[in-house]
Amino acid sequence: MTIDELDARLITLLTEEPRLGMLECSRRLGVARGTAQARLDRLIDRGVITGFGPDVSPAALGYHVTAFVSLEIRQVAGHDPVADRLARIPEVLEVHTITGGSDLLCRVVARTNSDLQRVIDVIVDVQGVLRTNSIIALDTPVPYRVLPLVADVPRREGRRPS
Amino acid sequence: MTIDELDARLITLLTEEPRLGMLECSRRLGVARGTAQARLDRLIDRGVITGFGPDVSPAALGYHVTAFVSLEIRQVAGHDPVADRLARIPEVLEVHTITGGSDLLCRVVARTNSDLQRVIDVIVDVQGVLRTNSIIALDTPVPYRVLPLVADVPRREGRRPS
DNA sequence: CAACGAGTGGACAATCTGCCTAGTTGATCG
DNA sequence: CGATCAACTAGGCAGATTGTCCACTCGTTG
Repeated sequence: MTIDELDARLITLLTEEPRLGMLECSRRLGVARGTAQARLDRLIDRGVITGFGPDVSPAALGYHVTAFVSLEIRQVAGHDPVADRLARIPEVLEVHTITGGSDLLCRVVARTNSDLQRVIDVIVDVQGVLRTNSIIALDTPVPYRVLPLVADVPRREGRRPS
Repeated sequence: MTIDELDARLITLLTEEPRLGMLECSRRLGVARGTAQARLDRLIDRGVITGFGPDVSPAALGYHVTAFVSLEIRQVAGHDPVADRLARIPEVLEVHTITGGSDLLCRVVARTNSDLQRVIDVIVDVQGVLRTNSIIALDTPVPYRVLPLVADVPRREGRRPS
């Protein structure tokens, strides 16, 4: 699906000032309240907006180290039990199955470098994990963001809604 | 800094039902409105909660392909101009500087595999980029999440606030 | 003991929400 | 061409929520 320019502006607005009510949104967008309302509802039930979770900073909680750990695992048919076990480790924030030499890529956080060692040990202990390879993220010059993409879609689509 | 169990419950609650008002939150948490209010404010200005952005799904916008691209770059002293240029590419969602054989790791999205080729071409064109290596994320058994971490902190800290 | 931070419970006006109605407008289609 | 339909505007209304006060209670600490 695609979004039009008004949708993009709405998403941008809500990203920048998330606690705004719909009335204020409609005022800023220069449309009627019902319209803003309807647009937001549409974005939500089309799955473009999946939630409004509070964004929590692991660093602020003391988890200052971020690493990407790639795993080689013992291959099994069907649904992957390794991912399930990884999901039980709080420090594992994200798991992807990937192409290339490894099978899984995890984003993990830890309090310190030596705490990272502990977390990796926990991962290695997971049944089915054969080998791991860790890469530490030293800095994050571009933190996760989607806004440029959102702003780009209406342009690319020639501002036809649908 | 650390958070106590009430903070964790508040974050969990807001993650699960993000559009709740503070009054409803306080009811569900079993505390006075002012308390819930104060806790949230505190979490925000201590930087634990960085925002309430609407979570946008790139897939729902037609970007069905996610890849991790690692870059080798021409090293320059001081502030990195490559990252700045990468930040101008909408499909680049995230950039980290990393340890190991490569210098930067980017998360990128594209509409299709051949669109990914286009995006990679754009990245290779960036001044200072010497080589790239792409890994496609086939599936994401554990999507990004922080809740387990949040729930873990008060346990680990022995529920002392601060 | 006094001071202090954190929580409770309640009150107030101002505002916003959910819901509804009625009237435009622009595009599509028989 | 005229009918229909979806999307938008503009407004009204009751009920809920917000921001901001206040007075009071605890538990901790110097």
